[in-house]
Amino acid sequence: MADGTTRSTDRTEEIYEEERIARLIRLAARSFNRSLQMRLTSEGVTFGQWIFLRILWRSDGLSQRELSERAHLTEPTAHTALQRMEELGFITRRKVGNNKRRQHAFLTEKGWALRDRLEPLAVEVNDLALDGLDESEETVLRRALSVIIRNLERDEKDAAARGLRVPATRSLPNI
Amino acid sequence: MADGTTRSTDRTEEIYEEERIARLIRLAARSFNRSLQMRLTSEGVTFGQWIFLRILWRSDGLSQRELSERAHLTEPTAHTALQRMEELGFITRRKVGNNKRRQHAFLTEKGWALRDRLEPLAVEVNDLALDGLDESEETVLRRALSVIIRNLERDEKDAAARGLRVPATRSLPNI
DNA sequence: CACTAAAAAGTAGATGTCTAAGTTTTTCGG
DNA sequence: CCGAAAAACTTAGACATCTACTTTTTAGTG
Repeated sequence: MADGTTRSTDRTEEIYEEERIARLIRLAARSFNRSLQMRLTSEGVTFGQWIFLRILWRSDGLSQRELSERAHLTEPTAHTALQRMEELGFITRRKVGNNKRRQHAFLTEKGWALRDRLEPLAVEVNDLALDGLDESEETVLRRALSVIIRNLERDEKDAAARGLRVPATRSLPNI
Repeated sequence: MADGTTRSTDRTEEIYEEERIARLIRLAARSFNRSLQMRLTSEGVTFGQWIFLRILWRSDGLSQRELSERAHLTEPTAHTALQRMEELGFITRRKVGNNKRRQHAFLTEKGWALRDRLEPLAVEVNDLALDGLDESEETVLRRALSVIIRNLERDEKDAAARGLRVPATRSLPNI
């Protein structure tokens, strides 16, 4: 690097300071996912299945569309995930009343039973994560995250109005 | 739901309180990614490419292994990403000195030039996100996130010692 | 009451990530 | 200094997600 093509990295360092919150949030999300996934896997449940189970434990019998919206996933993704969950015996899918379009998902006994085993895992991960933070810090953290989410969701909406769109996003890198 | 199979959701509500921080962090990470991705896409760069560019702007000439470690991605992922970046003319890859194993990545003029266009986008997203938070809240947020990351990384290490492993994790759901 | 538009589900194909296995080069103990 | 182990990269294959499109059903309106 001591040749003619040397570049200053000073400015980049500054930018890194600016970008630090986004990076910390991504790392924290990644850690949460990894710690929870380890535990879910040992119970034979994938992270995606956990997402839908969690919604169904609150609101059994939702339609596929409602489930995909609440999970922030697309309908094809929900479709294949729920299909798999039916194969595994966690749910049954059926149409309700005389509406022949909507496909509703209902927890089976097996699906309900998972709740007692899985929810403590999520509680455990949260408790672990928050160890060393006092109540006031936790309160600020919650508020700050809510503000950030609100700000950025407005940004996405504004950008959409200007014609910008979020790309395929296949998957979120583990950053 | 007014039949014999009615289930109480009271307990689930409690658990949701417990789980709230993880959920907020995932949503915040998702929003950050989406807002940045929108902007990167309009400049013809993917999120994955941004990750590697950001590292290279700091430390040009790293090996593929070093890059994959810093990006928290596997070597095959780094391999294909860097291959594509070479095709696009952002970098060149070559071996250095008399080590015939390591493949190093070097930014081209084009790769360096992207910095001026892309870094302001990240700064913009961060400023937008933090709008409405004062300095003390930002400080607490940083500290809290660092504590959470440290706690959970220790958890993962401890769990590994007990034989638990993080599963394939193909991709992080947009939760 | 028929016809079009909207809603919901499903299918097909692309992509980025991962694990597992293979190849080449380097390191190092006997 | 030779052969096994480790290091670094590469290839192959699996999978969850996405977009775009198709199909079926419902709703709305002249």
